[in-house]
Amino acid sequence: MKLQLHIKMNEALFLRNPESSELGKNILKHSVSLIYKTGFEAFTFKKLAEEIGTTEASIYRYFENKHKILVYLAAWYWTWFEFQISFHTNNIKDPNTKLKKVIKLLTTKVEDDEQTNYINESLLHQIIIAEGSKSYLTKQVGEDNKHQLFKPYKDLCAVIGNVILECNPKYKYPRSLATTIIEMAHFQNFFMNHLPSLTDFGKHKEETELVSFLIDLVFSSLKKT
Amino acid sequence: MKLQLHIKMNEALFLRNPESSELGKNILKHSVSLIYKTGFEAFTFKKLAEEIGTTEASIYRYFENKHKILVYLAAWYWTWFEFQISFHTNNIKDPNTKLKKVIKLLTTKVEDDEQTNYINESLLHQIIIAEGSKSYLTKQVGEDNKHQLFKPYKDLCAVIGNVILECNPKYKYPRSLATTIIEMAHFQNFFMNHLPSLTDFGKHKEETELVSFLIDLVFSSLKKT
DNA sequence: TTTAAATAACAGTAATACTATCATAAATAA
DNA sequence: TTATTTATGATAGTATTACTGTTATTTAAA
Repeated sequence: MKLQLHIKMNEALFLRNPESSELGKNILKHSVSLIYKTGFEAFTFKKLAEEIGTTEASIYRYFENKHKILVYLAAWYWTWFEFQISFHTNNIKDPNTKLKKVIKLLTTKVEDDEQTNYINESLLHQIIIAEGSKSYLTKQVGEDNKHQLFKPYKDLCAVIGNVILECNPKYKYPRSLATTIIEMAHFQNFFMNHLPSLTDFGKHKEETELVSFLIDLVFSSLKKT
Repeated sequence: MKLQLHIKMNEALFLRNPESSELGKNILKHSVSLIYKTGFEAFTFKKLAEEIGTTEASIYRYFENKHKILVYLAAWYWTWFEFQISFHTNNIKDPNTKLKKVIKLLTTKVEDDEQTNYINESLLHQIIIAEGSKSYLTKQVGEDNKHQLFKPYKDLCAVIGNVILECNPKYKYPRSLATTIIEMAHFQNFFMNHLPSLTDFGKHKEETELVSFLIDLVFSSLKKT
């Protein structure tokens, strides 16, 4: 018997809670593998239905459209990731060490939680790198934001921002630095793999170098008085 | 008689050169205003054709699909922006001052070049902020990159990277820092306007604060030996 | 002035993004 | 247990998107 931690999702994300049924869980599971495989643009409810062995109409009972699935997955991921942080930094007192750990967690390949649930965190991590920003770079961002759909991302930003303030209470831009860390962990990773000349760690594709870059960037700013 | 500077675009971006005809120029002009108005997702060739007063088929003779238009506009913008840098930093010898100028240019609202040409740089700047990363966050990024479609962005990154190296020849991550500056200038701006709690300059929406954040971030890293 | 090229006008197809209806199966409540 | 609600499957259908193709007409070049 394994401990299952359950993430309670914002109800505005779905029409019917996908966690409440087998079909719903299949929608999540196969959304992850299908978006991973085809990319978000080519991902359709038709293809998803075929993968699952159900119909488009059935999927529409769970999610309004594919954009909502992406926002759902992003929200799930950030909630899960915030837990990862609290888990892995649990015993760490020194905020500097804690912040370094956060950077490493953001940068390192995620290992799948061994079928703990229907979401493959490792694939989802890759999806968030390549598609995550599309969840808010839309015309509906204001509307979606009103419904609190980005709360998990904001909460994470606040958590990291607080660690930053612990490192240097006088630092003036904790939230912007937090989002910079998050976004750059992902963008630099994407660039490293697809547009390497935009980075300084192209050839070897070593994540450790990306970690070094981010740590240097962040702690230079924080060391100043 | 005004001096028109002409940007020679990569031929892989289009089927027929849009700069070679009135219709082509109209496609560019109205693409900018329509993407600005509706967002890239809702932007279609049908709507574009209606705006221009032409047919879908005619537009397809210029561009393969709407993604290519976005990549075209992004390429145009970065080429134009690189020129802006060389223009505005022309007499500046001190690399630190130069880098600050670059940050300000990236962050400040662009003023339209007074009908110098068919592209409204001010609107395009807003488009690049909200849609720019969608030009490469796709499954075709490798293919597009092979055709050099992202060369203007890479060139800009190299230019800024060189200024960074002038500031501190020992700095190890000039390109990654350059892309960080570029992307964060845009993302923080987007957050400021749409998801303000992700930043530290929400309420007043002052670009000057964003500039301060970026300058602090960058020069902290570069001051170290 | 002829001829070539570009565009408009129109038709048509396949895929996408949905909505609606009805039958049936499964879960739940009486 | 049966009645009833609820979820799903099966199927159909619509509007829009993303294209391709054909022909006539206009415009520009030789």
